[in-house]
Amino acid sequence: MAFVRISGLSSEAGKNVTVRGWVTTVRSSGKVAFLVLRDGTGLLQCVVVKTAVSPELWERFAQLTLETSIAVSGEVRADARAPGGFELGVSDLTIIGASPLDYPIQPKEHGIDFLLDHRHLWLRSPRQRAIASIRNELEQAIHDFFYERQFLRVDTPILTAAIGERSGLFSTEYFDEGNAYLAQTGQLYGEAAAAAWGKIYTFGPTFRAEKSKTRRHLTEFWMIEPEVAWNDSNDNMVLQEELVSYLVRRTLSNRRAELVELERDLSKLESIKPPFVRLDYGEAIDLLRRKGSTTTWGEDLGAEDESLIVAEYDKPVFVMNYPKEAKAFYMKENPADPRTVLCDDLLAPEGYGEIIGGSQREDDYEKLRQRIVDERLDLASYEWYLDLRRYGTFVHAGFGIGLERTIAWICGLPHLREAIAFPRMMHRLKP
RNA sequence: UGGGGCGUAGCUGAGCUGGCAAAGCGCCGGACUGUUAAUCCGGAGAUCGGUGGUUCGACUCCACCCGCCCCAGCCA
Repeated sequence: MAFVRISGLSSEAGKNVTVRGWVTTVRSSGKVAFLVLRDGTGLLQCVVVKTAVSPELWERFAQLTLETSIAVSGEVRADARAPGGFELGVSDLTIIGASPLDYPIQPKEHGIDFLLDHRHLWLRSPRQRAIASIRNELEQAIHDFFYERQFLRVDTPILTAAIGERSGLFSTEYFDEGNAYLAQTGQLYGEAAAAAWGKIYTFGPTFRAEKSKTRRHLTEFWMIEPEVAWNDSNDNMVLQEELVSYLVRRTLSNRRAELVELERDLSKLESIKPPFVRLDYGEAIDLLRRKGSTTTWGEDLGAEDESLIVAEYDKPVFVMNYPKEAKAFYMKENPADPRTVLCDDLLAPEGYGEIIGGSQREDDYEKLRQRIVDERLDLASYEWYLDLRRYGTFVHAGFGIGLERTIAWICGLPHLREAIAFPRMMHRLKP
């Protein structure tokens, strides 16, 4: 008898098949009993009728515990009473791996600490399956988006010397070379690759040792960083809104069932289409002051400010051209207002905050060198980066999109920790 | 790192001004031939996060410690 995956059962109606999986729930009504089997591709209701099977099989069925792995054989039949419309009439059952009675996760409410301690088992729930499935769809969609536009994917190093962002670094000994640091960004390498190959993107993990304990932060998260030669800041934002719109559209069309499983309000996603709102930093400050914020020109925007801005619109909002002091050294000075740099943050709707940070890069050798000195960074570490301006400098721009933040927004998750299989946070290294 | 909160059965979670530690889920036993987190009846299961203190008496009040959650900053 052929082994079949649950997702493929609809074409097997009327046939005898064997399905392998894990016991998810068991219910008994005396002489008829039900079990729901999970195999990762779907859920299947299996029915055992006492008078139709041997006493041994009935007894074996009665012994089943949650999460026992089994093989069940029987006839597939359409039945409106079964979830999914199909069920299996059990004629045989083999226990593959027993599961003791203390399986910790039950079909009921649990606290978050308990669930995270049992993350390896929590992944078996329908909700986590739905999130993982949407994550997979988004990763594939990102690759497709860039592939169709002839971008080269570049894998940048995870072990680096100290370069990139200013915030907390994870370090480890590296032979005789002193300390190595886990990458916080692949951007600077991406710029080198853009000068070589024109249009590139990175897709990889990044690490921040910030002592952040919020629902918007992980210490290890995945980031996608396109870098495009000859794009200016405006081209950069157009690329961002095209990407984000594509990701939402594709999830809506390919993963609608999973969004429904997560009880996502689909109408909020349907309205995500270009163009997005563009607010100059100065305009954003004016808007905030009208709404009672005390943030003044020159300060970075706080989480509360972002929520105030986003509440005005039903699609993502670009906040552009921040004051130089609030942003990183590599961002290009704004010719129209040298107090500011040519950059943008993309704020997701519904309070999900910044999902993208992007900028046109400083392409003037002297200005870039001076910014490195002003920020008191180690100039020697950046000599190779300055070479990109020394040997044929070029207008270019790029951005970083946080994968988990994007997933959390599209799925409507309250916290980033569910957006990745094994989240790494300040107080969590296991499992 | 700062501010706020929480810690009671395997899980979730009541316990208010100190006086024999609720309940639901899960588990065990029983009933039930179509259940959807089945239902009904019965049962077992708790040194109340830890250490001290106050008190005739502490889950409850106080101090310290440990762990976690939320918010802020930093950022994606």
